[in-house]
Amino acid sequence: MSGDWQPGQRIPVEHELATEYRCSRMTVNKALSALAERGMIVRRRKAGSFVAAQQIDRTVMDIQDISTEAELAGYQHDYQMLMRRIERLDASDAALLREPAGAEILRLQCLHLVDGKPNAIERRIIMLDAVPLARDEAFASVPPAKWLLEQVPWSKARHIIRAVSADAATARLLETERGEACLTLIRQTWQNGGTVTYVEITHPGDRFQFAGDFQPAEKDAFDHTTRRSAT
Amino acid sequence: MSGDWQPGQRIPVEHELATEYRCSRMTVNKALSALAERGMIVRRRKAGSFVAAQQIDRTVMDIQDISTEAELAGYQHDYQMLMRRIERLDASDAALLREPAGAEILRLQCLHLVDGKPNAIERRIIMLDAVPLARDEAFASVPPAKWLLEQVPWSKARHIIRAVSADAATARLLETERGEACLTLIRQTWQNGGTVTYVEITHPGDRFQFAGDFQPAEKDAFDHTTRRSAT
DNA sequence: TATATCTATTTGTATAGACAAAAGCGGGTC
DNA sequence: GACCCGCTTTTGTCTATACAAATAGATATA
Repeated sequence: MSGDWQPGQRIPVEHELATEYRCSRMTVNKALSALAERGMIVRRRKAGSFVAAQQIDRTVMDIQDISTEAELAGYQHDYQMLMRRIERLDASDAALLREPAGAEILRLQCLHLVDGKPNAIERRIIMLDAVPLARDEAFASVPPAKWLLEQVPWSKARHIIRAVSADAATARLLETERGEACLTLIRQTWQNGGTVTYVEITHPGDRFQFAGDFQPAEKDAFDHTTRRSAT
Repeated sequence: MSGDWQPGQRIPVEHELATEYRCSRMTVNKALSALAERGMIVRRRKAGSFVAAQQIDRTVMDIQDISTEAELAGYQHDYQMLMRRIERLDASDAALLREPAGAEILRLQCLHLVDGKPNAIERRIIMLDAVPLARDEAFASVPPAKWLLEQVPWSKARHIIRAVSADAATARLLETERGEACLTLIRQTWQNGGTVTYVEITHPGDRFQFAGDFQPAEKDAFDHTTRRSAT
């Protein structure tokens, strides 16, 4: 516990730390790289390593496919295809996805049931350019998430979690009240810079939540107490 | 692209991969360790490395302190202390926190304003055993999250994100409608196995969301296409 | 059969050395 | 001033080697 590190403060160079702690530079490098990956320090060649300015609380959330999740919890998962339509991307969706309007898409809507009870509505857009095989796929037995997973690897994903009030259609499908608080997970996945799919999954708020853990894992590298945000 | 990996399938041992790809075992080890850290494979000494069973979509969410978040976005942050009371942990909260009932706690409730508008209600429990200094702190100028951060390092955190409908009191404070969908972030932090603090932060759903990114970063180690869940 | 012990395999981690890549810095030129 | 060039520092990464730690599987023992 040799004290706190102020944001922006420079950390001694690897070589110095190595001699100070009687270990090889590789070992120091590994430790500092781990800290950098966690966002606690920032490293720049020639400039050096610095305590990160915004000390952020990085939480790892395990966000799963509904069917997998149900399976793991030992529940039965089922789903119904409510809509399946080939369209062209309209202006508003194009802006949302940041893809050119007019691109051919497959628009899906389906209802997921866990243990026989409605658990989520999935509204999905699949870019047919990126996944041409989807054009002829009915998704009769395999849910779209699973099917896509087997067809297309993705290289980047972005998630957004929102609270929304159930509109009339959503409430009816999820067998809940209109205006009920729902948790919507929005996920967009990319491959080679192009969108593969965009999906909004809406869960009834009283039957769903997201959980995530964080532990530093690094064994207090170099005996310093590192600061963290948001307690 | 030598094909997919089936969950549970065994990966050749480091030594074999090293000779196959003409690199040192250290390099292989680093690559596989990175995959293991991402949860894509599971490694066990003597047994070997295996493709992870539940292929989970790990998303890193940066969950920040409200005041920090507002600052970063260039907004003005303010807050009002609504309640500050020393109590003893009752049975229901004890069960929630998994701490023994009767422990002395400081219960806080405050309202956060961003750019003058109500943005969140913070309901917090601070364990006075873990943070004795909190007993005499009025939190007049420094918000509890920031103050705690400076006082107590934590070693483990758990987050839960839920959608809830605003009750009458919440709606009034957040200047929104009763029943409005809200996003609640629950965070519990520990130090040495004991709870430091437990907090519920409720945001109006129309003014808040959580976002998280994921990219594999590993440059497709060993030319295999790894599977990932939930597209 | 159940249990303890040994052994070989596999991962985990540390080390010293080497070179590559990025980038800050200064000096020179215009 | 701006711009270019090369020097040097610092991080990034790989290699070969070595040993430690865990443990699956085989063997011995009760």
